Amino acid sequence: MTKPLITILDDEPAIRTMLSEALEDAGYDTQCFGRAAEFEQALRRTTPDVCLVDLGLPDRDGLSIVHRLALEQGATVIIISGRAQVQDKITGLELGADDYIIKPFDPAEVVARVRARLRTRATPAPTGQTARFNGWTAHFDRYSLEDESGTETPFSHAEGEVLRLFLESPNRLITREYMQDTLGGAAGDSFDRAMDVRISRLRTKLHEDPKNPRLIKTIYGAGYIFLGDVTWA
Amino acid sequence: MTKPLITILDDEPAIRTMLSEALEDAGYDTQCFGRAAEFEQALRRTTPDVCLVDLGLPDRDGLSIVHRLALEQGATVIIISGRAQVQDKITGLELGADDYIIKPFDPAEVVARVRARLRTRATPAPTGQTARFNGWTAHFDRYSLEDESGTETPFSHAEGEVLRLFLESPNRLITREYMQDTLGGAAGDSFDRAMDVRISRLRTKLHEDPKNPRLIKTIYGAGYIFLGDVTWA
DNA sequence: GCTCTGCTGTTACAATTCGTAAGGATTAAG
DNA sequence: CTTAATCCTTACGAATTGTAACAGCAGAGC
Repeated sequence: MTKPLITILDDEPAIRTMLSEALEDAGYDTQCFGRAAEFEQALRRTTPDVCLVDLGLPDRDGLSIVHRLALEQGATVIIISGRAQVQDKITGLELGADDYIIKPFDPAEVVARVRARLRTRATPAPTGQTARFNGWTAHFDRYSLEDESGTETPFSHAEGEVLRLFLESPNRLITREYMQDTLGGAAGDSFDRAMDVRISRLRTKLHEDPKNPRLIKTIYGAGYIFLGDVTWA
Repeated sequence: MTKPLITILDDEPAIRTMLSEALEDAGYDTQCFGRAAEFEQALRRTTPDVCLVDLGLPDRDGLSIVHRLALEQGATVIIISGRAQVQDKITGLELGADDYIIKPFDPAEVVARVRARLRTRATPAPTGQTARFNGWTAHFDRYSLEDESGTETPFSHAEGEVLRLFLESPNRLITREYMQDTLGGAAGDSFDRAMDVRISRLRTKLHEDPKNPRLIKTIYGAGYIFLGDVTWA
């Protein structure tokens, strides 16, 4: 159980230190950035649990960062801004931000709002044994995959591990590295291929068109994305 | 697909109607209550998607309701309160509330915050990551570009990065330097060419006439401009 | 024990992606 | 018009990924 990671993007050093101190006192790890370029560079490596983003940046429009972060990468974003107009808040929230805090702020309130966001993220414990998605029903208790018409195809344990991983984080990039960490298996050339094969076999059971997969998308050089509307039961 | 249900608990009728009108205009179903007793009665039958709770109730302490709702029933709660002290906000959020809005408020902001809560709830939604522009529709969730006639052409990750950059800032000069910063890749002669190739490939997928590009204009010595009427959905 | 069956990893080869190099086309400057 | 810089496009190759075929392995059943 590692500490949650909170990233801070603000051009004023005083605000950065104030926030990072308050958050670290509350038991979180923090990472600070003063410019958008560095921030985006770091995002390629790790995905923070919550991002605090200031809108008034010198080198880039903050809203485009929010948009990319929130919608493309599925990150949790809290905007911190000096603009207090209602319209500013609304556009920020519509672009995908999860909260909007106005400067000047009390660090304690920021901590409380960060905690509120982390809480909702931790809850979706998909404890169920069946998941419905795009006409399919996966029964993890009996290792079988149910068609729209009701016919069931069994899947193996290894296939189930991958499928579960996808269904627990749909519509989000899952890197190969993450898969290997989670599913065990040493990183290396040979296990990489094993993962490919697992996914290939899963794809055929899901009746995927090899030329145009609809559910399991490959992101060249990165990993996979499972696209679906998943409901656990 | 049913509408999300928002419940409102406030003792002032004027506020109830203001909120419910705004939320219903936004496409949600609403249920209003003036006293905590009725509210808890209703909760036995249905579980609302988001609860708006006023703290200043005549018949019960609002915080105990929030606590029960949020932690025991796992509901999504937004506090609406006249108390603006930071300490009030913090205790409200720590008790399990997902947001805290201060009176007086703008109904539009409440709607935006409700929407933000609905978005993060449950399945991270099949991210309706689409942009429409000049007859085309770009589906960033499934990496495909839809024609006017409805036929879809897939695009790769690298192509998508460039296309997204354009669609986020249409009708504005985008310098090569900015592209390099955002899309990563070392500055230098070789990466310049790589960017050229990316754009070239993107242009062919957009059926651009090489002699007379309509969407992606190149600005000699500076960068590119994407001309289009972009609508994100 | 033996055989059969199905699961799983490995290997080999085909297909895709994407950067690089090279040559031609275009643009700006004088 | 000439020249140099910039850009477009094609072709090629390295890296990455898909999939079929094969082999090892465990468990069921006899």
